[in-house]
Amino acid sequence: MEQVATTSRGRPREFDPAQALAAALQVFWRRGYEGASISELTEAMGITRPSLYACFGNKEALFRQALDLYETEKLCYVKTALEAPTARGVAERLLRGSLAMQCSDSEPQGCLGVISTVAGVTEADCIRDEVLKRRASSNAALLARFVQAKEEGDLPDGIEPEAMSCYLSTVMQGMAVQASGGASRETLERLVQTTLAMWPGR
Amino acid sequence: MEQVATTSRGRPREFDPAQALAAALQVFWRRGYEGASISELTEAMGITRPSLYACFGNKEALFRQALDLYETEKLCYVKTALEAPTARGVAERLLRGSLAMQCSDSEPQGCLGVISTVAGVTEADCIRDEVLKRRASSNAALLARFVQAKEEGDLPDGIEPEAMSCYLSTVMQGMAVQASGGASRETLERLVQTTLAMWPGR
DNA sequence: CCTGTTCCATACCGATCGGTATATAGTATG
DNA sequence: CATACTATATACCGATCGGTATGGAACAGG
Repeated sequence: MEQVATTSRGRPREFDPAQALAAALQVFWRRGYEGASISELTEAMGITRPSLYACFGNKEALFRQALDLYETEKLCYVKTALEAPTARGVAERLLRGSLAMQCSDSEPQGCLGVISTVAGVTEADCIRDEVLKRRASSNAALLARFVQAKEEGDLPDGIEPEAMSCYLSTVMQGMAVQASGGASRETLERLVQTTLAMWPGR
Repeated sequence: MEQVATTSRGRPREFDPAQALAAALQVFWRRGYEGASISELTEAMGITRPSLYACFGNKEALFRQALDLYETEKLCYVKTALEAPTARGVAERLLRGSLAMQCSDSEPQGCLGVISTVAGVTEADCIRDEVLKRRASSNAALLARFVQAKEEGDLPDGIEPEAMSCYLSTVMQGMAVQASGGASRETLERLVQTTLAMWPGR
């Protein structure tokens, strides 16, 4: 339950929770929620099983904390992307951002969110719902940005913001599938270029 | 190992292998390879555990046979789609075909191939490789069709067949992710329209 | 009928799953 | 030092995993 000690009492822990959480994120990212076993997690985190449960609660709670870390550290490009001056700029930044993240040499390929939602989980559909909820809020932000773009005349007639945001999300999710399947960086770069080449206007 | 008896001898089996395999496909489709347990499979197939192993070999062999069935029964629209007269027609048939399949009320949502490749499998990366191999051959067929389209002047200058086939595959995989996440038929129909609206030419 | 063969039913195998009980080690306060 | 408290280490829990051994049931050919 991880209560914060006002003044430290008892034996101090020998590991850095933030560092351990980062290691857990890597495992979840590679294996998915169900594919990541507690044994693999503890080994990667460099801690023992009881330490994991004492510090992070249980597997599900650990995953949620890993999701938080993923959003704040790996999906931060989304926030800056939405600040681009044009709809096309938003799309370009989003596509290039996810490209950069999913092609990192030091990290797993693919998107944790996609990985966590496609497998038709058995016990853990609450995990799926959690990820879907976060995705929905992200989509809502993108939609709001495209509604603004529409008002600014930044999207052509006959193309609605809802359609555009859904389309762009879909392409990025498809990119994640490609990356999970081992697509090369060159392939994904070409994919970004193709998508941008089809983008209306400019 | 399922050796075909020249003349039937011994006790005849009490179930229809084709029907059982169809039931197994539904389970794999819903749960993914690792998520589908033998117990869930046998229950859905209406047979006992030893019957499954006697008739289909083991879980991996069963999955491959389910994959075969999936390709021949569920992905048959790909073949006819490639026969469309124009590149745009190919895209439209592919998109509408995958839309129809992934929105069926009687079957799981999403694409079995996508489901089987995104989760970073532990033991079963040979399963992943198998699916990736089949996907690659499908992509190759699409590419060949777009190379032909290019020769016929059916793709605009500056857009290569490789880029186009990869792009279209990506959109369809993204659609599968959306469907897995519970996207409505209306949402996916709008997505198809948007994609076609952005398609070059016409 | 008897024998051979194949299928079904039940129970079981070792391994691994997520999670925990227990005992010991290390720190702060008194 | 003694006490209170917390972290670590080890061993363990019941449940489930994929896969199988065993024994009886149902058919064929003789």
